[in-house]
Amino acid sequence: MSLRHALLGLLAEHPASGYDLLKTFETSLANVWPATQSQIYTELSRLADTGWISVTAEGPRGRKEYTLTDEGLAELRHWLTETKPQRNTRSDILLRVFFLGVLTPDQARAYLTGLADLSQQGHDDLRRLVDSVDWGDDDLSVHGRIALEYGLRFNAMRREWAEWAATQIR
Amino acid sequence: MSLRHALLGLLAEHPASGYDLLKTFETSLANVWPATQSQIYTELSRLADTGWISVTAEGPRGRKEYTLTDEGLAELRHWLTETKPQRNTRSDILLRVFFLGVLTPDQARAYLTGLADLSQQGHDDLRRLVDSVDWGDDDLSVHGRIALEYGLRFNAMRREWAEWAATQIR
DNA sequence: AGTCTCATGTAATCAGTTACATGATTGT
DNA sequence: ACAATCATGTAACTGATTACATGAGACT
Repeated sequence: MSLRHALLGLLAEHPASGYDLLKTFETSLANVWPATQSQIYTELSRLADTGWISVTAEGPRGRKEYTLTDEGLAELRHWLTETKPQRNTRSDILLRVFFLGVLTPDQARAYLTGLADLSQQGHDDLRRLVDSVDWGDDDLSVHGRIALEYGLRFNAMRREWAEWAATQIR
Repeated sequence: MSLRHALLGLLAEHPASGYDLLKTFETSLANVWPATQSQIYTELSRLADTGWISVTAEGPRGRKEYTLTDEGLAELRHWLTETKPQRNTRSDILLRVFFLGVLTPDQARAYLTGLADLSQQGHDDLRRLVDSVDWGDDDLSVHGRIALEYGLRFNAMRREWAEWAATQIR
């Protein structure tokens, strides 16, 4: 369960409320680990029960500000250094490729060129994002930039692959 | 829910039992859409209830052979052509990158070079697989080969990215 | 006064994993 | 006889999505 650790990671930067964290998930983490509002609030309650975070301030409208505890930071470091990243990479994009044989060659090629377009669009979107952000040399900037670079390379790779794949359909 | 369609797709090739399909998931689909035994059996029952597949033979040891129905094939084609592949790409590998700031630079670099190694290994494994399989020009071969090529390119991309990223940690 | 954003929580449902449970057939 | 493989099913649990429900404070 990585959501737990994503929350710890964000709280390692600075204390935040569930609402703040929700916004972060909607923007910077959306492409890497999407999470819903209900999921975030329930997980925060559980993390507080475990003692990895604690409520350190209460604001207007019932706002609760959570802060990472020492145990929470230790757990975050443990996750980063001691546990293997081994997530199953389910890809429904790739799954479909296996079954293109039930379509006509034209339809199959259309699927692949559609993927190429999608990848190009993804690449363009990220490029715009890279250019619009003012990159400093703080932790968040450095690591955010690294993750974005991954996205750029990934989309470029996938576009080229999809174009090649379209030529393979007889 | 893509498991449903993965099963339809496999049954589009030829009729098969739950056990047969399980083996296919363990081998060729493992990297794209892993599924457990219990999941496959329960989903097959549901698909039969819906009428997208039907039991067309019974063998020893209670073996049931399922065949794709016309409605099932129509549904598979509909899924392939009319629905957007839009799966959330959760990546705990990338998620960790965001939080490398809580580690020492040495630890952070170790994580990234570890990823590079992992990718190299993945690439090698796939290369061996490509070389060991006797590729024909049937549908399954063509599309399986296309999916494998994706894996090769993906791992190569990720290795290069991880090596570059390690140089970015100050 | 009315609308938007901030802010939290819970219930129902779905997809996926782990574990349990059982038994027939084949090969040595 | 015994072990390996074939073969199916169900129960409990976890993680994620969708929907429901409520209300305070800010802005116009």
